[in-house]
Amino acid sequence: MIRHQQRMPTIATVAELAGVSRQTVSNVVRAPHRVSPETLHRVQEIIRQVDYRPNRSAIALQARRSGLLAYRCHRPEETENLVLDRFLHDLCRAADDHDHHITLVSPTSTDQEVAMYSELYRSGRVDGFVLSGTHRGDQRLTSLVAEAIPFVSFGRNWDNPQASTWVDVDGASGARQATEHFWRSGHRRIAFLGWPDDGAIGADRHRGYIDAMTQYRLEPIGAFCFDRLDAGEVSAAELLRMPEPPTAVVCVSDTVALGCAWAAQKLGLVVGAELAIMGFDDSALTRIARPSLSSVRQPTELVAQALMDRFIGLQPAARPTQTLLAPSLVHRGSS
Amino acid sequence: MIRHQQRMPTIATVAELAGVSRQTVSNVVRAPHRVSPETLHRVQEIIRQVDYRPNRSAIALQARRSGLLAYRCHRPEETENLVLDRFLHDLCRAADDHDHHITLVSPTSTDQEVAMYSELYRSGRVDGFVLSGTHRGDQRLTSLVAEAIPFVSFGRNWDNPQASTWVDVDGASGARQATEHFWRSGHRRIAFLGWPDDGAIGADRHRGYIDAMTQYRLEPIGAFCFDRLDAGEVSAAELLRMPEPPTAVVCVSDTVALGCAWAAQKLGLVVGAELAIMGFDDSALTRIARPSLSSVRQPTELVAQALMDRFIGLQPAARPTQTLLAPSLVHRGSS
DNA sequence: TTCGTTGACTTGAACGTTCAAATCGTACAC
DNA sequence: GTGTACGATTTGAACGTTCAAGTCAACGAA
Repeated sequence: MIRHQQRMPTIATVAELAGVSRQTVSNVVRAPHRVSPETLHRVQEIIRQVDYRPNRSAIALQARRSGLLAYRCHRPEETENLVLDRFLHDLCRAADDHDHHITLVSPTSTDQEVAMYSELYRSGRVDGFVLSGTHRGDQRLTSLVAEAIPFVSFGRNWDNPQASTWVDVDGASGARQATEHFWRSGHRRIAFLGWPDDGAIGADRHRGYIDAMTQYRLEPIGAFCFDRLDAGEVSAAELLRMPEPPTAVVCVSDTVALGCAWAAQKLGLVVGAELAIMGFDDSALTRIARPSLSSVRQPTELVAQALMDRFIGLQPAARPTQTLLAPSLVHRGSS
Repeated sequence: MIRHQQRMPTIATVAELAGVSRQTVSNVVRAPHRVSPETLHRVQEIIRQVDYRPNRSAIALQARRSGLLAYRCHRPEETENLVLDRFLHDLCRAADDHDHHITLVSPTSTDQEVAMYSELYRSGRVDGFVLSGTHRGDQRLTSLVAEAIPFVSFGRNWDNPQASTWVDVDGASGARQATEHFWRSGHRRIAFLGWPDDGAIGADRHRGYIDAMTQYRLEPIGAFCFDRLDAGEVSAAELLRMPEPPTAVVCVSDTVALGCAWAAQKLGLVVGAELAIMGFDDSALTRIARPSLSSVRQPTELVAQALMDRFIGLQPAARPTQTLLAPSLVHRGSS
């Protein structure tokens, strides 16, 4: 194996050229106030000339911190990845803002994932982890907590909320906002097209819908299906063929919302005018539908920033923190 | 800032417990053949007991190699990201196989991107770069070559093919295969729905179609539009309303292919039976269309593996290598 | 004068690993 | 018996940084 990296200037190079000690150069870079003005200027000039950059590996070794967080690269087949795509991008930005970087892993199983995490952490390659897509019975959460490995998650710790630090989006709030919006637009037969109860994300969103309907003293109308276009289309068709069909549908995802739009069009309904539809996640799918779908948008940028803040602030002894962020409605043609 | 990482066992810990020197422990891990069987066994036992893992930062410092490659996290809005998603995943896997990791950056401009690359490389944070989505006049290629920074790219060096190491997919071959497939299925009026000539990817794919049509002595039929669903639909409608409309369409992307399918359906044509359509990239869009779209699939896994192989093999003095991989057809309902 | 304080800077050690050279038996050929 | 070659292991230095403790001169107060 060949060494690519040619010899770079080190702190010693700069020190010699400037006629000062290594420590003074270090101070110029990290604590300029400790250095006299003229020395400061002289050293900075040399640094500029030789284009010196502190070596990250050496810093990492000395500080016992790599400035790296690992994140699991989601499989391209997963349905949720359209939100996670955006999240990953925002996470990189947020990490950058904190002088950190995100490094990817792609384990083939949950067991391997947990083993990888332990390995990565114990070898000092990363300082900790960012998880996403947490679920009930998530092995990763329990393992990382048990091994006292630092991590934060986008998504609740469903089994034991207090046990770890997380940031999540309030799905109930999103569904409630959508329902309220329809109510204020004059709709009175508002349906919910959801996932079969998983006790987690889907149930959370459903609850927001139920809350709003209860508040307005309206009768809930629900249908439930898996997160696939065809399944959404079938379930939506059932809703729309009821004796008194809904005039608005709050959907648990953009996928089933698009299926719903197709079902409506097949039945000759004009989406937007005759049937209002609200998707969830504001994914690329919203722009595939015509008219384009309104959707509940998760503030992934805020989530990413909050996660990085929380991670930097993590302290071994302190109690974990939990954060819920509210989503917002993005209005398009379908509502 | 708090140190998360508790004190881990080091090579010195193991050495002391096993009653040998540090170097012997190092040899046990990296060159077991140099150690006598009984010592080997004793040291390995201790390593297992204390769960020792070599510290990556120390190794990186000593070896002047971080084992990290940087990759630009694509913006979620970009149209091409559906292929790149798959590629990123494959790249992680390939990196893993070579005991490397991928770390992400998300610059806001090309200038910043190039500056970041220089910074990351000179500070020893990464060993090099993987680029994707190269194009004519790509500033990144020229800069990295000029600064002698190691990198490989998924996508040709369009301006100066010999100047850098890359792996790309033979778009011409893909379009040719699609055209040949239609010809063998009995089609004689085969159209191409492409992008306005960009001198690069789109032109490459178009060339493959032209080659095949020339070989079969058929008259090329072409329409060109931007990579958007609505644009594809409009252009496809023009093709289909011709006096002697095509019976098969080779598309430059899944996006325009889906637009084409919509146009066909609006005109009452049964996609698959009355009009055959071939997309390009085998993205998630293919499964949104009904019937689902046949598509030319880029072998991203092979690309990723080839890129990692090439990167590991990069040598400062050696001449860069270029690799073209052939895509393959994925047959679904639309053909 | 003496002594403590302060500011600017230097020195030696440490972080955890590997490289290169040295040491020490032990076996083998002559 | 002597040289020597080899295998197993150890030692000291190096990678590039920062920390903790030091030096040294200048200054002000007692």
